Amino acid sequence: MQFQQLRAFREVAAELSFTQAAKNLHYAQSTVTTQIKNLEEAVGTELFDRTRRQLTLTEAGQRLLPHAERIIEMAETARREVAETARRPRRHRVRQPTSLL
Amino acid sequence: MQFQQLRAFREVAAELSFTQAAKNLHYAQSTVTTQIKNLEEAVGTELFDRTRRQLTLTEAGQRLLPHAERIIEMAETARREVAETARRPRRHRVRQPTSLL
DNA sequence: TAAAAATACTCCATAGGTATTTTAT
DNA sequence: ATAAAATACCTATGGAGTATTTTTA
Repeated sequence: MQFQQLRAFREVAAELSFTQAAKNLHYAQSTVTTQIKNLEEAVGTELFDRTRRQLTLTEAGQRLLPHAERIIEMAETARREVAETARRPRRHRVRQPTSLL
Repeated sequence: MQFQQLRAFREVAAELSFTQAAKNLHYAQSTVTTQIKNLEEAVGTELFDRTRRQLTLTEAGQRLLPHAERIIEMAETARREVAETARRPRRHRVRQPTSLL
């Protein structure tokens, strides 16, 4: 399971289209197909029902979606917070001299 | 940012040792070094202070740690839940015939 | 027949390994 | 001197692309 796969999954779930999701994410269509296939292998089950005219989420896919969204959000939050720390001016940590006695 | 990097980070933070973390995760030591380096590049700042005798977390590292732990947990939860769905016996969805009129 | 998804294949980036060097105490 | 981390280098996997085929309505 990878972040990129979850982002692809979220986009396909939102668009209900591999082709449109690929466009939105600036990927080739076949790349998104593969990303979803790999994610499905990682979680051990199919996430989309491709047998009907309109692509739909399977029950597993419906379960995964909110998790995927939260995970992606958390990763973004984490990166933002850490990056913020990096930008903050360093408080110089004054090294205390070890005892001279 | 990748799940594997976060898992490596969590382990190094717990052990305060690249070597021991590598052993626990069944990676080579140099692999963990690289994983952390790549993660540091992804978040834009150093996560460990390597200049002292004892490895320590930087402020950024301290901030990242709880996020990393939550993200890893959420990913595990998501996978478990989805896998559970897969195991559950299928309710056959009876296709309603489209109107004949 | 037309649109979308899957597949076949190619290429390249990079993750992970081994072996070695550097660093810090 | 020694333990740990960094580095150099190599290999193989797999991620992303293009082009094509298959599928479904």
